[in-house]
Amino acid sequence: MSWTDERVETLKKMWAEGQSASQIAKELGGVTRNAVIGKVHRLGLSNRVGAADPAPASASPAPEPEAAPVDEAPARAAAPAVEPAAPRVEPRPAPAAAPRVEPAAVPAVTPLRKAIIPAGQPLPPQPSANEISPEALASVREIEKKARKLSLMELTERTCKWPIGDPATDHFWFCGLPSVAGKPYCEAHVGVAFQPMSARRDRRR
DNA sequence: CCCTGATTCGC
DNA sequence: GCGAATCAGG
Repeated sequence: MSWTDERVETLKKMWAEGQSASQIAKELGGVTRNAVIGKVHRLGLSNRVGAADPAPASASPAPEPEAAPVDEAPARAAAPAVEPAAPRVEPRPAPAAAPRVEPAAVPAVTPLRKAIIPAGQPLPPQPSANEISPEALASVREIEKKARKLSLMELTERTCKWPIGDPATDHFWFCGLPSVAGKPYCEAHVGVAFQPMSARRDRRR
C-alpha cells in the first residue's frame, strides 16, 4: 500500500479527530500504526493538543519566531506561522455512544431499584431481570464482585463491556474482565447476554 | 499485558 | 519517503 492522496486525507482527518494511530491504521488497512505515526510526523502534523511548546525556559521569552521578514512583502503577509492550535484541547471523542448494548438481556442487572431512567424519555423495550434465568442472574452478581470496575475510557476490544451500577451515580463502571474473543463481554456476561432462543422462550414471568 | 505516540535508521 | 524496531510512557 502506498500513501495515495486519498489515504493521506483519511489519515489527516482521523488524526485531527483525535483517533489513535492504531485506529487509523486499521481503517486504512495495509499499514501498521508505526507507518501511520511515521507519516504523521513526515506530514508535520504531529503536534496535537497542548503542544504548549516549552516556552524558552524563562529568561528570554524569545517572542521572535526566528526568520526576520525584513522587507519583502510576499502577499502572504497573512499566513500566521502559528496555527490555531488553541481551541482543540483534547479531542479524543470517547467511543461515541456508550458501549453497544447487545439486543439480548442487558440492563436491569445491578440496580434492583425499579426503573430509574435518569434523564430518559421512553426507553426502548428492554428485557427485565425476570427474563434472565435465576442461575444466570446469580452468577452475574457473583461476577460483579470480581469486576475490574473500568471506566468508559479504559474499555478496549478485549475487555468486558458489561455495565454495572447506575450510570446516573458514581456507582457505575464496566465489568472489564477479559472478554471472550469476538464478543463484547466476558465469559459470564456472554452467557447472560447471548441466550439461545430456546432458553428464552416462555420463561414467562 | 494492553495501549499510546516519538525516534531512529536501514532501505 | 517509508516503516520496523525500538524507546518511553500510561
